[in-house]
Amino acid sequence: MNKTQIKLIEAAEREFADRGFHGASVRDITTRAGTNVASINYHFGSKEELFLAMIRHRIEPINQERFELLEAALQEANGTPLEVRSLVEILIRPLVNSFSRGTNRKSFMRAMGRGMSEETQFTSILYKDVLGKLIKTFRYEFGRSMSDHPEELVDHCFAFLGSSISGVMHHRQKADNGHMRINFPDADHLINFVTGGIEAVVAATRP
Amino acid sequence: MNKTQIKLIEAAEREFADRGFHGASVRDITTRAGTNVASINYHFGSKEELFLAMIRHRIEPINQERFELLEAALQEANGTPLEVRSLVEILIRPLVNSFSRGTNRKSFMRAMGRGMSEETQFTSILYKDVLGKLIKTFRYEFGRSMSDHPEELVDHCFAFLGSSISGVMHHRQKADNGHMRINFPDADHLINFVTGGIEAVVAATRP
DNA sequence: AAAAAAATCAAACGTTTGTTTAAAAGCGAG
DNA sequence: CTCGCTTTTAAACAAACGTTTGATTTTTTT
Repeated sequence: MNKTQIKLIEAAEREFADRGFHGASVRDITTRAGTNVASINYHFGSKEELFLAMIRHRIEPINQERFELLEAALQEANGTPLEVRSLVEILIRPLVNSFSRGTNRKSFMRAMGRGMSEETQFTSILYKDVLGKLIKTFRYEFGRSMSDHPEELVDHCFAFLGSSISGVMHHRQKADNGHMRINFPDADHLINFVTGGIEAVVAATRP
Repeated sequence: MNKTQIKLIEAAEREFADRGFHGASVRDITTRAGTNVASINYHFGSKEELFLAMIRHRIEPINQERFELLEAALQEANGTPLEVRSLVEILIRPLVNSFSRGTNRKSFMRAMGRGMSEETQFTSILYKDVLGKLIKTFRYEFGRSMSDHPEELVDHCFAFLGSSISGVMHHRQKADNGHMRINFPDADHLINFVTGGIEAVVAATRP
């Protein structure tokens, strides 16, 4: 990955974060990157592939860390299912930690959050290509952790986890609407929220 | 509001839900509505104002119900702060209940969820114009309910509630990505999740 | 029934979109 | 220095965008 490609990806993060996928034009991106208009198509093939490359570039190290942590936890558990809290923690902590590493990681988060809820076309590509294995694996472990509950309830809880994560990714950096002033939350708060929420849902179904 | 305007709003719900604000063109919308291309500008002024009109048309009855429920609950509480669960319930139940009323309410939900995370320009208009009073009021009551906790923690919890709601609004109707199969959750599950989550966050801060 | 107002229509408006082209410039290796 | 390859560049591309126009039809008012 050469210098121009890096510049394009970093500019793309900012522009996609600020304007969304459709809202950011290739000219916006190349102007910010200081490159020619044609550079996106030359180096990545299309605007869409630039977006995907950007996502992969940032998310793959995070996902690798997640898989490593899961592996280690499963090893230690020695065959018994993990706690829900452990799974939640493994999914959230590497993500939130990456906020504080690097300058515009928050832009990337927002760009990914927006892009994934905005575009239907490559959302499915992304699921298959980048997130599919992660989702499948953790959904499976969730099923083991909640094995005495109906699959539908597991799905709901897993979905709640998903929206909480994507909710964090959507948040703006600055308090810009005058009503909600939000900083990126501590990983601990988010983990407590999701875990406590799931436990409450589970507790309510068996009276 | 005449017949053409209704047709346009309903078509807009579907198109904005499927393609997002920028992704759906005025020609997509008017074709689906069976009207002329110029009808959007004639009746609403612009594509953007059509979007806002669509949001208002659906969200205002919901918000009115929320305010009425809050009023009633405050009356009954007689000056004492409400439980967090009550506030969560008042915000969530009218929204989720509206899913089952009318044919394409789910499209509206998704359209609003997408539009609000996609567009920055009228997101702020929407906050000021449609959601501002609601957010302000419930944030204030949240503060009363959690009065022995720092404001920052209240903000975080309020934000968690917000992302959970907007997470529900983002969900697709069909299981379309092969990994996550999500139906719109019961109001009860969502309420339990958010309330339990907030309680867990609060509990963790005082050991 | 005539006049006034409102709504619809096909057509065209000027921009902006993502992408392509073909020539120019940069560059490492022999 | 030159060759072969990669990269950058300015220009142009067709297509799609939101919007406007002016004539025509429909509806309402008098």
